[in-house]
Amino acid sequence: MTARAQRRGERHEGGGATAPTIHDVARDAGVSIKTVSRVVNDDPAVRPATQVRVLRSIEALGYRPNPLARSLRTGRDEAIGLVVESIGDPFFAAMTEAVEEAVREAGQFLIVASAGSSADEERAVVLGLLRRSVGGLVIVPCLLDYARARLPIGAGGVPVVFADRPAPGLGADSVTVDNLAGVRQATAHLIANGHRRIAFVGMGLDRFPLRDRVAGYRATLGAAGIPYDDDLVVSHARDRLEPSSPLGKVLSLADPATAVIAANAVASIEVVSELHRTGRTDVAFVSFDDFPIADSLTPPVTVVRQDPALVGRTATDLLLRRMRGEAGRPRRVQLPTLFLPRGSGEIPPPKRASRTRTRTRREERPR
Amino acid sequence: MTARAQRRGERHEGGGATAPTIHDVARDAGVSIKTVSRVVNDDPAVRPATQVRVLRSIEALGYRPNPLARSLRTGRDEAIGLVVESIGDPFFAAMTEAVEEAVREAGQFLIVASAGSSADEERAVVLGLLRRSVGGLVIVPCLLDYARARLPIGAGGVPVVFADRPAPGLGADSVTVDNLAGVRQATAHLIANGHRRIAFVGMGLDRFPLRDRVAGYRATLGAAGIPYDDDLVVSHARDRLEPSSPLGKVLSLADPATAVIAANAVASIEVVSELHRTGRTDVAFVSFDDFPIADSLTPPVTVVRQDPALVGRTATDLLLRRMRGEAGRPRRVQLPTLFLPRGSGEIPPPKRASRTRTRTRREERPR
DNA sequence: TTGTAGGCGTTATCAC
DNA sequence: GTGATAACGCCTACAA
Repeated sequence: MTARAQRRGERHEGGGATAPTIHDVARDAGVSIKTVSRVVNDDPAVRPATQVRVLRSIEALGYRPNPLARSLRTGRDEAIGLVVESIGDPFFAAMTEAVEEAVREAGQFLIVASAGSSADEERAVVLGLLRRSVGGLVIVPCLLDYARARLPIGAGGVPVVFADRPAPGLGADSVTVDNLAGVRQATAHLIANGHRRIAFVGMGLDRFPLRDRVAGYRATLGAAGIPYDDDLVVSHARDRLEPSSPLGKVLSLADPATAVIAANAVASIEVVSELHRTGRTDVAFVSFDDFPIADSLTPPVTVVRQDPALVGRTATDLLLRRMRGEAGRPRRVQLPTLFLPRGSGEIPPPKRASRTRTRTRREERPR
Repeated sequence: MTARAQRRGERHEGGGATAPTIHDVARDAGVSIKTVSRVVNDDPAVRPATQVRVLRSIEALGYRPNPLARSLRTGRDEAIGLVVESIGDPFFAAMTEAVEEAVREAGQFLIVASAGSSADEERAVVLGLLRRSVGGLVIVPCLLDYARARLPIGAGGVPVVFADRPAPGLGADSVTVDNLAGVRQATAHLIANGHRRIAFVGMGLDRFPLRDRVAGYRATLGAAGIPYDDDLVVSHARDRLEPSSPLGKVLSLADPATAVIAANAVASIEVVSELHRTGRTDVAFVSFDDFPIADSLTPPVTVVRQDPALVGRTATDLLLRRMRGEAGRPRRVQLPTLFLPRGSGEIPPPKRASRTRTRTRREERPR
């Protein structure tokens, strides 16, 4: 005690390397540390005159409560954790930015962590964040099955909001995009333009949210009486070095695709590159998710636009409310998508292919 | 004490909601907490047999040291702070991802904060990070003048590495791209292709790192004996709603630009959009920084490619080394750029314009 | 309304 | 080698 008091005493006009503590303020204001604590935490049980005096000392000394010490004591930190698959992905980058902004506006800090490449790693990342006593979590579920992970999150634990993808089974809020409606619109649009052989390309089609998009695509085909063909749904390999292009395959089938839907922006870039490289301007194309120059390509790319920033903002707002103690049943927010026909999605199918579809397939298919 | 001991005691086979502490391990192993602490921190002054016993208890109880308590005590946290202008920008997104990966590999956490929109905000953000006892900082300097900010960072304070832009005057490491060499190559390339009226467009050209790029552009022109024309250097407005396009201006001067250099990827998107919209295929174009479909445009866009991931990775590695106590003078790492001629930069100038340049400008310039 | 004592989980300082 | 004990800065009882 004396040692600390001395050290503090030296600091009063020195280099100021040491940050002032609650004790310094207490001494300066002539009150106990508890009173300072009360003022800092807006406890009404403090006389206005005392409050003013303390506030003045706080101002004079430039005191800021130590968030670490506070967290250690309370078990809650003024920090929010974000678990995301990859910050480099344009969608997640925009989302992350929105989350960061919302968090900063709330006077808190954002701790970002990538989910890693396995469910175990993802679990470890979440636990690490929890270990840091984050007050809340925004999670883009990746590989981990949260319903079975038995993490102290959600109801009864640290508030959590799932973003971009739901976490089935766990009673927590989620904010997603209406993938079904979006992809339905894209698919129906192509069908309305005469296409019946519509390919669907993407990476990780077996996982959220792409899984939903495939499902919506399939359902829409079914509703239009078009048979679902597994050959038309192709998944990109992780590495782009793969010599045989998935898109090339669907375009060279005996009964080839006349239109393509890309599952997300990354897939769209691939599709655009490939169509450009092979000089195919006769293939209709719709991208799920907008991307920077989509509007300036030839033809301009028809897209289903999502709003990643809105996903991030909405999720964070929801989380902050839960962190403030708002009760109520878990909410599932679904944000709308925006369909933007710009040209590439309005390319009609070649006459022959579309008319003789069924027979062609039967006759020409070699194996 | 008794209360806690009791609580701990109940936990041994219960729900496990409370994380085990160093006391639990000590009791389980039959040693003092200090010994546990020694084992955890690899202190050699502990008998192998004891160490094994403690490690076994740690394993059995699933003990993990509390980073908050540790930070409170040591004043250093196993977290690294990143201050960046905007995570949404593709360059920074890629950089952030690399930083996050490097930090995670080192077993630490990344705390991300945007610099905000003023020098004061930026200062507050850095202070906030410092307040959290981050062990090190990667900073993309934005508005704040770090040399005069008198922050306890760099020599004698928390290790810091500046990324993408230097912080002049402050003796800290920095990792940047060789902007001068990159832009020199771009400019010289256009000159070699016969251009003498080369525009330079971007946003925030008065600040790093774009400032360097303008300077390099200017120097290269000078070295080739081409006069610098202020009218050819145009800055985008913050909002894209501005009716009069900066690019349109330079292309409609009495002595118009025949080539354009975009200062970064964001500016490139604008340029590509505008050239596409106005149907100008006769303007040579080089982009500083590559972007996703640059290769698939008509013509493919010639670029000076930077490696944002390498910037982030290098900066973080440097920082981690400093955090481990590596001494030595501040290092200024300059990463090379890669020039990729793809087509748009090889468009020759219109015959007339390039030949009659000097006279034309003198005669026709109305004001 | 205010102050005192004690603990959050860890590391540092000494003794033994 | 090992262990009691005092910090780190804050907050929560419980008194006064």
